[in-house]
Amino acid sequence: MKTAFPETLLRQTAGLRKAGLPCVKRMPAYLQLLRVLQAEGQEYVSGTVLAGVHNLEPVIVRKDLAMTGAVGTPRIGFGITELITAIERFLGWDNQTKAVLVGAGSLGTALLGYHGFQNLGFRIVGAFDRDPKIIGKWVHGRKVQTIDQLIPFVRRGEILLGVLTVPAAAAQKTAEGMVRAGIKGIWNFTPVKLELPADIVIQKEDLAEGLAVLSHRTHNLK
Amino acid sequence: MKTAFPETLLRQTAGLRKAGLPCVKRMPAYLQLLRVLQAEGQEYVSGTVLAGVHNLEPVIVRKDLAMTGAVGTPRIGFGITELITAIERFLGWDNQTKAVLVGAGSLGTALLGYHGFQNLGFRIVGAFDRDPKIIGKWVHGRKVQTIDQLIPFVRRGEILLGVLTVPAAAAQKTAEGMVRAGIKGIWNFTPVKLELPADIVIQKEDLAEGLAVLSHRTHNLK
DNA sequence: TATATATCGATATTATTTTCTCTATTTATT
DNA sequence: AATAAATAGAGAAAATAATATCGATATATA
Repeated sequence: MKTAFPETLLRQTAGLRKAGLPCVKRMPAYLQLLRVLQAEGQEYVSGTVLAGVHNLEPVIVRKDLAMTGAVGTPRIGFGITELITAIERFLGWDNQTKAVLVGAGSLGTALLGYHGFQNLGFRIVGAFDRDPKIIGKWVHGRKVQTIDQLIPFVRRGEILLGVLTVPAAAAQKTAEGMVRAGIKGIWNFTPVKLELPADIVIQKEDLAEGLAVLSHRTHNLK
Repeated sequence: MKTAFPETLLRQTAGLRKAGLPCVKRMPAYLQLLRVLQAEGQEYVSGTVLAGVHNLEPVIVRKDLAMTGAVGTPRIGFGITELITAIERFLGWDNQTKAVLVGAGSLGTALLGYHGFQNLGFRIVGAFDRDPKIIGKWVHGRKVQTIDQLIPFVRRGEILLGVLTVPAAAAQKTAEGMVRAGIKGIWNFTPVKLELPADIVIQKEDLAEGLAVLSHRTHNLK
């Protein structure tokens, strides 16, 4: 029976084992709910409640939260403020993470106006495009700038993340320009498989994936 | 040594064991590449080639394709036309699957203009909204109709799938209306957890998931 | 015709993720 | 003060997914 629970406030396991992908993906959902509860004036929340809202098992929630280093108290739950901080640190979303968006077409415009990000501590602070017809216009509060302004903008703002929503034909070249500007992680909405240095993190977003799941399930109803 | 390979053209295992989620999600990527190769006049493609383009292991590709019932020939590969047909049948994308989109705001507009779907045999054939300022406008080739027209439109077109891109506050009510119209599967882009009859398939799309992965990885570079 | 090669298809192994089970702790209640 | 209820946390087990291995087959080449 090894039970000796150490009297530290920070859990040891946090960060030691690398987090699984499903775990990371569930974090924003927790964060969103936590912000709502915080706005309502709640101070504590139990893993059970978090699980219920998202149709998950409480055990999964506890395991996920354990990855962030958050510590709860029995019978009470987790302190909401501490939990938000822990998740944000885990995701690297301290200090209101900033990002630029390159490609202010229809999809780019939609992302610029997507309110979901606001609740997540993520901000797209600059929009860029190559098309003279778009440059200079204001899109959801950001003025679209020319690609040339990307490098000074990123360096000045110490911005790590970039959203890539240009047409497929321009994707590779544009991404290379973003890397030169200092971007370390690219959220790729194009169907192109980007070839970039190994230290650049690429997250490919393929809307067709969700659609495939939906269609497959709808047509294979038991 | 059981090797007796049955001389059927359709593989038995197809559809017997249910497909895993990751497998289903990879299908559109295969489909997209296959259409490109088909347009180039190719007749056959090997699992190895399919794997290389998407940075996967050939074994995974062969396993995925096996789920669709497709049969390849050693040294040659898979017939592209047959493979496309098999994947489409697997995903329920025969006959150019049709869908309606409800909520023609910024995200809805972006999806209406997303070219990625065209290569996948998926078509959004109607757009609907409640806002009088939007109704009647043409968005990427579809005229935005009033919600009242949804029911006859869906019934006449025998449409199974719907894309939900309305504001969060209207999500639940709108979804219920879609179900009444006869929609069986809803692609939910709102942050709302929809409460619908059990036989309705709901695919929730949360853009924050990919963002979380990107941010987590970028900040935890080894 | 014989051999080499690339590829499929099946089985087995490993890794990852989810789920289960149990113990310990804290607060509320009697 | 003693007991009950709810919940966190740890480890084991089960389910799922990825990877490795091997035999079989069809084509190309010598």
